[in-house]
Amino acid sequence: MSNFYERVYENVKKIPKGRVATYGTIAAMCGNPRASRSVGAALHRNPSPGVVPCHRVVFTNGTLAKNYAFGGSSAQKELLKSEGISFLRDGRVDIKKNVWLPWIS
DNA sequence: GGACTGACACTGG
DNA sequence: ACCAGTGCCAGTC
Repeated sequence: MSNFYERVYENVKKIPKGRVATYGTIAAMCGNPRASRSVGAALHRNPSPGVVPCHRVVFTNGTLAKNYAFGGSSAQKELLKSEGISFLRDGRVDIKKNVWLPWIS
């Protein structure tokens, strides 16, 4: 059951389109800002395709997960670009402009 | 109940 | 600005 994981999925679902959130943020929403690791594990375990936009979850530095469960960071990057997310020349997300703050939304 | 693992985050060099 | 090491949490074996 893992109530914690379900909570993570719910939080990720709340991420608005065209915006990204960091693992730390999701963990904070879940109640444990330090559980960022468990958040990533949850997404990799049960991505719930079409239900949980796991592609909107990125690192605090704007980098993408190399082991993305769907098609690698490449697919994730494309998805984000489709949502209108700005990318830097380095290939990482412009976290500075696209990061979503739940308490601000 | 104990130990290992993982899509992270932070600090230091 | 980049790489390496350490800490945290929850889950699974």
